[in-house]
Amino acid sequence: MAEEKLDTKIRREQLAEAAMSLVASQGLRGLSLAAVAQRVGLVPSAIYRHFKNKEELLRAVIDRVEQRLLANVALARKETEDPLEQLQGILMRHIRFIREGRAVPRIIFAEDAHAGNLERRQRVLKVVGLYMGAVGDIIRQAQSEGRIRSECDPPTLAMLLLGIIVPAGILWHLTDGRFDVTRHAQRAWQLFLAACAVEKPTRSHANAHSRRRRRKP
Amino acid sequence: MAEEKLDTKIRREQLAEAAMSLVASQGLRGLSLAAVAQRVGLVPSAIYRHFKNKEELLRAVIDRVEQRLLANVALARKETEDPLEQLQGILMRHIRFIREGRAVPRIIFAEDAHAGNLERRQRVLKVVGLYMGAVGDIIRQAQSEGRIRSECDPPTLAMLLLGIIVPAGILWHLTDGRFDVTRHAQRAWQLFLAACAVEKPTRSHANAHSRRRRRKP
DNA sequence: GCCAATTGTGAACGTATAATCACAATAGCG
DNA sequence: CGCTATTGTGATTATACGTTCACAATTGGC
Repeated sequence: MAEEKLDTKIRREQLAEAAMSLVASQGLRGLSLAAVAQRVGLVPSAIYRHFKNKEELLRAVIDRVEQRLLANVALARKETEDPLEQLQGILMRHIRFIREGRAVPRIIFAEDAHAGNLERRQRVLKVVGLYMGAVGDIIRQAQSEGRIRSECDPPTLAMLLLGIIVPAGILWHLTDGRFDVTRHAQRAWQLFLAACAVEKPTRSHANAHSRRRRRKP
Repeated sequence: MAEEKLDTKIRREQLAEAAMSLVASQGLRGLSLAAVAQRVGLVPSAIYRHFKNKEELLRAVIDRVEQRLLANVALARKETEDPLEQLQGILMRHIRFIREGRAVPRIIFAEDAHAGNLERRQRVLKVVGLYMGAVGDIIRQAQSEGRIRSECDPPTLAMLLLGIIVPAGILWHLTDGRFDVTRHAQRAWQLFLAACAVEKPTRSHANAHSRRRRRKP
């Protein structure tokens, strides 16, 4: 019963995946059903066998982005117990998404994602809220462990982390992948640490390279 | 001779201004000539008396954004000689743009600004480069004055500053202006200072309120 | 005040795209 | 195998948009 419409679901996922990929490369507004259909080797009208209309397809895309974002957080949390390393993991995973052209932020955090449709905007807002909330939780945990200065506002810090990702993705796209997002993320991460992390080991030099995998209380 | 086509230029500016405003609210892809024409009380086809086609209108919009961004920097530089205050001025001016719905970043730094047209993307890249370069210059100056730690990479810092602005603008739009961009910018600015500024006056509390207008060597 | 250039208008065209529908192919099931 | 429901197709419609064009209104200089 859970599998009886397996083919349908596979098609739905194929279409949603294709749509997400196209949105990632051309923006929400640039998405055409014809392009989506072509991606999976179908004719445009066939999409209506799996989605009521374009709006429902977009909803599926946003759902997909949501689960990918939250999976991102979950994975990073599983990888290490150090909240700072978790944050870094989230950052670097995002950067990898960008490099692979599957830039999630391009969908959710793109400016044009929201113009127009109100319901969609609220949906996007909810996803962003969930994500930022999850990041905020890690930050709070880091504060309780004395790793992040307690005066720092978690939501602000979460947005600052996002602020490393979003412009980097934009520049990456602008330069057709020539902008080195990885290097930027590493440098920005050092600045992020300098902004909020407790303890300053060297002070004069911020060569915190390979300080990973050291903490396990 | 310079004024003989004044009316034309006025119309051109009206149209470009209207287009910029519409792009700011609906994204580059969402811009329709009909909407632009309506804004200035014209009929769509009238636009072609002032612009060769839509692409040229978009170019005018980007030009406008460029001059606004650089004017932003120039004003901030004129206001004070303290490079840190200049950076803060740039940040806050951007935030004001966002609050006023004339969000420049929404145009230049929006993800969808570039999909498709190659020439436009290069143009946008150039504008971004100019802007970031100008910010980078200020940062370098701050470093030479010993206000910003010399190990900090100026371009990275410039992008971090941008990273305060862009996500804030996105959230502002997502929440229909309910997200308090000003408060966020102030908090994020404190974090920015913590990340790169030399000297830590209070350390425990970052209440750097109203520390403006004090330096004049 | 008249003429010519400029600017504005409405109709029209081509194209892209979302959506519908009747019909064909296919798959699952007895 | 044969039936039925599901899935895919091609034609079609409606709409929005960029663009062009012939013509009208307006404006500026003589």
